[in-house]
Amino acid sequence: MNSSTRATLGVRQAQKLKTRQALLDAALKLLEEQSLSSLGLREVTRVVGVAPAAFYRHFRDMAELGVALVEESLGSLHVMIRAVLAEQQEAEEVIDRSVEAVADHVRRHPAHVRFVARERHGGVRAVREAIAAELARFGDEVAAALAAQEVSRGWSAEDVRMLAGLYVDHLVMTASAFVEASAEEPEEERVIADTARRQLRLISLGRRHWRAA
Amino acid sequence: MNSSTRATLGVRQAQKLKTRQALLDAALKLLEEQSLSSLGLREVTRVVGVAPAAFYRHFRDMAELGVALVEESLGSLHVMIRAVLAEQQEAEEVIDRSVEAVADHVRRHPAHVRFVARERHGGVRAVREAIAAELARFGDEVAAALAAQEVSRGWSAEDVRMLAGLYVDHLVMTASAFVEASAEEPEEERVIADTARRQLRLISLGRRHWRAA
DNA sequence: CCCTGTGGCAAACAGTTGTTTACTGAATTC
DNA sequence: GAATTCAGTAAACAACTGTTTGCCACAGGG
Repeated sequence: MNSSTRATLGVRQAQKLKTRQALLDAALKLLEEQSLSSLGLREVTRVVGVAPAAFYRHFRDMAELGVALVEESLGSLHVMIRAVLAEQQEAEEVIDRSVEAVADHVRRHPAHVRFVARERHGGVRAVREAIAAELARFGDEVAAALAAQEVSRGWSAEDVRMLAGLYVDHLVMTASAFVEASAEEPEEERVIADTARRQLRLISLGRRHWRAA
Repeated sequence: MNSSTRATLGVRQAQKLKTRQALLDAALKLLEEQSLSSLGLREVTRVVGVAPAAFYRHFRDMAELGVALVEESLGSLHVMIRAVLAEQQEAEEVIDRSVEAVADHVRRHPAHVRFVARERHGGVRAVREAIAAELARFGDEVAAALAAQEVSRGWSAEDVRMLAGLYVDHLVMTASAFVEASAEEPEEERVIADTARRQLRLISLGRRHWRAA
């Protein structure tokens, strides 16, 4: 289907990637209503329409598939974060843009967001660690961006990093709040966005007065 | 065994409560290494040393047991929060006391904390909703305490509520960070506490300058 | 063109699962 | 002291699980 992969990889590997992706997609869909540690290998292969044994051609077990899902899920988030961080604007405006970007991201990849929120503290250690490692990388990236701003003049590296952690945690919280409310009335979505904006405004206020009181 | 329950309830009901509690305890222990949606009924009864069918004398299914665990887990937290909120002191000191209280709570009830963190976004709807409802009650309680402080003069009820939400979210985050690190070296525990304190300090800073900029 | 590598298949494996049934024996009630 | 309530039992049920085995069809390199 994907002409670029077909051209560079040959029919053989392209087909393999295709069913691998089908497994990932099926798993992600099934994970909307359960957690990874209860997701069965047969359950996934059945949805894809493939023999159970075929699973082992792609993953050793469900934990390994989970780790692959982490990369897929947080990869797209990575792109979004970079876009927001790149902008250099008024604080008030960057907050609005950030919240809107998160809302948009959740609208576009609800299953990915739900997966990360669910498995971040979930029952599969390898997946938890993969998510933690990726979120730590996000934190470092945000910290670097924050450090480059003039507001951070005089801040220690540790303080910048703790602020970045606060932002990342808040982002995950907001995203998971969006994804758990999206099915219901749009009113709820607005109140979540509004709360998130006010919270970010308060944090940014505390940031500007750090070591000044 | 418990003389007070034995005295008021009779041997019959006391015994029933005892095995019910044994089921809850066994489930909580098993949930340290998996999530609720993968926890089997037989698995729990086997640990307790009771026939599988006996489970139904206490819970309709595992989801119902999960909801019971939510009440048990967040009940103890409730006590802790009240204790912290009751104190009227310097902002700096109340932060230190809060973080220490959270660390202490995690040391005393690690399985409960892990359970709440894990199932807050977990795969069982009824449990998710029970946790959300209980955390919302915490938020209201915190909001009421915040509103009573002089720093909140002039604040709208909505703003107080959003600050309370920020505090509750931060509390859950910190607690789950503690519980996931406690097994390793104590150094890590110290850095988590330190980060949490600085984050709270920044938030409290933003709070004092709210609507003043 | 043949040969090799390999993605996927069908079948069988031993275990495990949730749930129902009829039951027992002891605590409670009258 | 007899009658009743009911927490816990033992056994059986069909359905499902992860994993292994040998096999096939076929793309890709020589």
